[in-house]
Amino acid sequence: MATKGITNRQRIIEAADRLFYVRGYNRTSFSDISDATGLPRGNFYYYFKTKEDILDAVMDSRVESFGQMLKACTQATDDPHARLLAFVRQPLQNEQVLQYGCPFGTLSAELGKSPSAEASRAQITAVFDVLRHWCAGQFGALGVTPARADQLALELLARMQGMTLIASIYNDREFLQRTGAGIESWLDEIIKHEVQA
Amino acid sequence: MATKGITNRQRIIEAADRLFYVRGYNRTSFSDISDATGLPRGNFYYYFKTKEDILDAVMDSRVESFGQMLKACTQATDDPHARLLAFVRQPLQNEQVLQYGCPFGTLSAELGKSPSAEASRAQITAVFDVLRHWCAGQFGALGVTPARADQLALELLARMQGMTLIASIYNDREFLQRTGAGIESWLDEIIKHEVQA
DNA sequence: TTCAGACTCGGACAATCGTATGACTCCACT
DNA sequence: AGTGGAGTCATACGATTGTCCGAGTCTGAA
Repeated sequence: MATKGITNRQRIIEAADRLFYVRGYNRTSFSDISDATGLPRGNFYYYFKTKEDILDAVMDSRVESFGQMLKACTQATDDPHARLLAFVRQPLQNEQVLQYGCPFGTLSAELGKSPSAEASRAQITAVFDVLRHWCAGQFGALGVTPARADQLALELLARMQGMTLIASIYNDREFLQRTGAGIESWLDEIIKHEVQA
Repeated sequence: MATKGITNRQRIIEAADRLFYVRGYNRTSFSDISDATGLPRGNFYYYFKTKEDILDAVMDSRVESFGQMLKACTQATDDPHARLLAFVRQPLQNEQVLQYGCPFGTLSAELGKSPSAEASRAQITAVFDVLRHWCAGQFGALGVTPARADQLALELLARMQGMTLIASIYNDREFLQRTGAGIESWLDEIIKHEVQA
């Protein structure tokens, strides 16, 4: 019953996810997804009423995959500092980041430009809030006030977004590594100056 | 003769520039530009052979406008440090940056995703090179080595891109101001530690 | 064995896309 | 006065878009 259906639905999401990432949302057509999955165009309507529904499913998928990544960072160690370091190192190892940028950052830049982007914008911020709150939680566990922890979380995300954007524009692996190291030492400084041991 | 023609051509470029910025390149159609200018769709072909030609003209226009901005920063003072400060403060005063992000950053994120984006990518890097070389020039004038100046220039651009992206996602004016101030004090630190007075 | 419903398929819908053309107006110049 | 080219305009092309549907297949339950 709902077994094969879910499989195909998942196949659509995965193909759309990759295409949205590589080609962008607007430049990806149903035909593209059809070619990638082998499923006929008309079949999509059975699972998703509109293209935006596919986008929603893709974003949910990315949120979940990022959630698992954060979970892995959380479970790897009890030290919030080490957790943040693991989080920062994540994009440095990912080869595709160099080519296509951050899956969330680029999508946000694309979807942020909409006629009345109430729905999209809310979804984008919700996505970033996942990262934001996780980072803020780690900073908070280090002993800074919640307000300051949120500030630091935003600054960390901004640094990482800028890093991935510039790195992908210039396709510069060395810059990616160097800036990643810079963020790591910035984290060290933060902890050294703001955290009472 | 070529007077009214240039006027209309300019009108197309300006309308396309604004639309590409607000709605994105892919989501902007000839009809949109037609509505914005009042000029019939078919007329565009007289000035531009393809949509990408319009994009080229728009990017040239943005490069020139950024060039003038850099020129203003250069002429304002002889002190490279003050010049860099003026450059950093530029997006903080621009209201639209909060809504739509950096005109180059968002466009780069959008155009970076192309089938075989040889042409677009080259143009994007050329655009960023303008900023990169100017910043590197200022750092160089402060006395650091050319290689180090280029590194600092890239890092500055990355920080500003990350700042504008996060600020536009959350529409957070306070974050924009705070992070801008953070970049300024980072500049102070750089100069204090790396420049021999 | 039958049947309802989950699922699949190919095609077609209207709309819009970017592109293109041919006839038109206007003005500078001879 | 008349010619030629710059500029303007309405229109329409083929292709593709996202959407949608009717008919079909398959399968588990009755």
